[in-house]
Amino acid sequence: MSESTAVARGRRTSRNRGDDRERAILDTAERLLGERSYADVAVDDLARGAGLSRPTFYFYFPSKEAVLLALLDRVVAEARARRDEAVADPAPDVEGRWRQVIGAIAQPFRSHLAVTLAAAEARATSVAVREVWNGVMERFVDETAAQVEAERARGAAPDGPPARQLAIALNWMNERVLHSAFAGEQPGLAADDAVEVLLTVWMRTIYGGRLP
Amino acid sequence: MSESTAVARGRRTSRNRGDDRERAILDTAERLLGERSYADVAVDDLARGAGLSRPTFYFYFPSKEAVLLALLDRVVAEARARRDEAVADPAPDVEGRWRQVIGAIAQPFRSHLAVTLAAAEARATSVAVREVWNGVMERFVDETAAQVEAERARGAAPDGPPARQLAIALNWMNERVLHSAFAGEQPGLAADDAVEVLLTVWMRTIYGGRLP
DNA sequence: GAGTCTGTCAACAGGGTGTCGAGAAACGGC
DNA sequence: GCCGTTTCTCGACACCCTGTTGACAGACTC
Repeated sequence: MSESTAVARGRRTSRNRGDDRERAILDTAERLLGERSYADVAVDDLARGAGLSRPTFYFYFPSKEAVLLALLDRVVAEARARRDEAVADPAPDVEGRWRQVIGAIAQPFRSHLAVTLAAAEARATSVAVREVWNGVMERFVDETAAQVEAERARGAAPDGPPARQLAIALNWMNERVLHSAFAGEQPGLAADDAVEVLLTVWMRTIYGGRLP
Repeated sequence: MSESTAVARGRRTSRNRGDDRERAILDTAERLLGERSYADVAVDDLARGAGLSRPTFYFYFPSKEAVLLALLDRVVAEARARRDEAVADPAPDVEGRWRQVIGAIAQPFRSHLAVTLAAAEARATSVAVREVWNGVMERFVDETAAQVEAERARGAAPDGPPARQLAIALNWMNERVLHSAFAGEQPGLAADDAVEVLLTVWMRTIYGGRLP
């Protein structure tokens, strides 16, 4: 639904103006979300910021929510790409491989903090945002569960509750802990400590055997 | 209009009428939050439901948020009480004790589902709700950290990351996993499975030693 | 140079919040 | 029993926000 832009030199401006406006709205949104909360950014702010009137905004996007979804899509795509990169170039040790995956997913959300926090906020009220978000989580859960099962199959990890159940708990933990760390909430971990602490919980949960 | 109050002759009625109205608003709120989301309940709905006009609502509560906070306080108080009960009457085995605590905290939030989900929704935009919520979490984190340190001191649990960091990760995990379970989100655990799965992660994280 | 897209926006309709000030109702003193 | 004070009630208002409508302007198309 993009990529076909940059149509060389000439006068094929027909779509350019519209694309520029669209990009201006997205840029304005990401900038304003860095300054205040999603709820405090009105459609009028996005329009004005992009040099448009409010009704004109609606020519480009059906709602403020749609702008956020567009921004979120980019971050999600990046997180998936980073994760795939990490998996494609695995560390030699088991712990290092899990660290790679957790860190790779966290990184894009951290570097697009404004979008991440806005999405978390909007998820509370927007069905569409929630669906996108849960879709992302679903995929990470699936992949985690498959990895855990593989580790069990090769005898590296002990049995226990269904791998999928552990994967659900661990992935939601990451989401919540990273959110509170990024948002600077209390109680919360320092953003720089978070991955290591999460990794400890993952390692002990996946590989820790029976208890005393 | 209805109820007619008919409080008979308890003479110190001075505050009764007001208290009744207040309770009617709280009851209406909890009922409506069982039917639709916090955002979809307007102040007018609360007022009408309690047999009042909208401006009169503001005589009793400064905002819709204040109503939610009042409801939330009750649930939080119950969770704290249940937790204290559980601690006061400990199971004989270690795992049983942790199960008691996790289950005791979860139970009131589950039985007041409407308030729990509304608070989670409102937390995204309301500073006051977030503060209450994080205050609750802070206390659970403190208590968890102290327990973990006690287990380490008596040699039952191995060393590792600071107890407080683990406590933060584990408590946020519980919050998020229980929320998704209660809300029926996907991916999510069945509400009846959640405590056992969480318990597994806690046990392995707290007592699981070094890894392969 | 007429027709048709792509943009553009003033004005409107509708729904929400919170406030103000004029009162009605209940009570307590006398 | 009447009277002032406190408690309670609500119509009307001021605001802010969303999303739509309809008239209209510029550019490219043939």
